[in-house]
Amino acid sequence: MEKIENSDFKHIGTKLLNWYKQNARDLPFRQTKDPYKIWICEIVFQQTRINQGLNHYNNFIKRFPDVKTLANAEEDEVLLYWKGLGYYSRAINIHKAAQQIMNDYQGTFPSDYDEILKLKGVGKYTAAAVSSICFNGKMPAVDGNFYRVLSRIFADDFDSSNSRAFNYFSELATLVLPENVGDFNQAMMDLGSEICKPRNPFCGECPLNEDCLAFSLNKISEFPVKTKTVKAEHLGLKYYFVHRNGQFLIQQRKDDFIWKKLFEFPHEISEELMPFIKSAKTVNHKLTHKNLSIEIFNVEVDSEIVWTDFIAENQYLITDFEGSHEKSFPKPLETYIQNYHTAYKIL
DNA sequence: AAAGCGGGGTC
DNA sequence: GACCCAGCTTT
Repeated sequence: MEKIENSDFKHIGTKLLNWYKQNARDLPFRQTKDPYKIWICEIVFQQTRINQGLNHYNNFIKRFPDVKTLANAEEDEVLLYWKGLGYYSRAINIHKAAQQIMNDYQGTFPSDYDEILKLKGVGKYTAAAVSSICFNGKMPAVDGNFYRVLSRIFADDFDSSNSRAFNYFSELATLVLPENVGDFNQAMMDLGSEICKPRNPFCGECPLNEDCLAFSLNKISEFPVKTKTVKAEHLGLKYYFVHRNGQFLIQQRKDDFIWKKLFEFPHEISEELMPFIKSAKTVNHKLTHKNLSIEIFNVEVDSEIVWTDFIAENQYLITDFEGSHEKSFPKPLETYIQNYHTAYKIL
């Protein structure tokens, strides 16, 4: 950073704020400073594009409009509203944090950055975002947009996959930070989303193009630098769709590994059930870090005694497709077995 | 410091 | 197929 030591870059922040006044996206959480709603939206949209999470956010706020409602809800229902969104620790943590606010802060959302940071599932980015947007806090909310925009403006090749990148770009952000940090943080998100996109950015329309070193060097595509990438490994899973008379068996996942605490079919069956396997189908499903191939067996139990014995020996939930809609299944099951009748067609 | 965790859009 | 997204927690 020595090349920029004695320079003043505050005009960049001012320009960005002026652009934001005219070009801010019209989003449901832009019309409030309720820290609860801002907090929820920050969690929902972690690693998630606006269009992808908008319905989840709206449904979540409608069902859980305030901290108390969320804190008093059952965890299963919170997960039900989170299903399909991914990163399910967020739902579990958001629920615990609501109870933290009830117990430790008498139900009043903490206003201080350091206090907000103590909430489950809240890291430095989210604490900065909530405190700046709702309470005039002064911390930059450094996210992927900050990495990209700042690395381009300063043609800075600091590795954004380095674990020190957050601190590094936080310092870089302070060089351009205006007085209104809350609007600045949101402006950076909008600029990063609408103009300074990862690929093929609209530099001609960018309010900062005169200040952007990478643009003037015609090296936009070289920033940000990121050296480490995640490689997906293959994993095979087996599920048994065990059913009789319109009912089938499910169980809840653990809170380790993928799909934390969501519901699913049994992974295994007893020897007695093997003869009732009528068919099987393999479904491929890609996660960021895993390539799953899921083998789903159709187990149509024609014997009342075998059905009863199997249930007695295991801790499965008996449900039907109507009831299954009240459970948070991982997406593959909902995608490929949406109701009892299509299940027969597929399997 | 590095690994693990989802689902979907974009090119 | 590779990359990226309003990141955080665990190891």
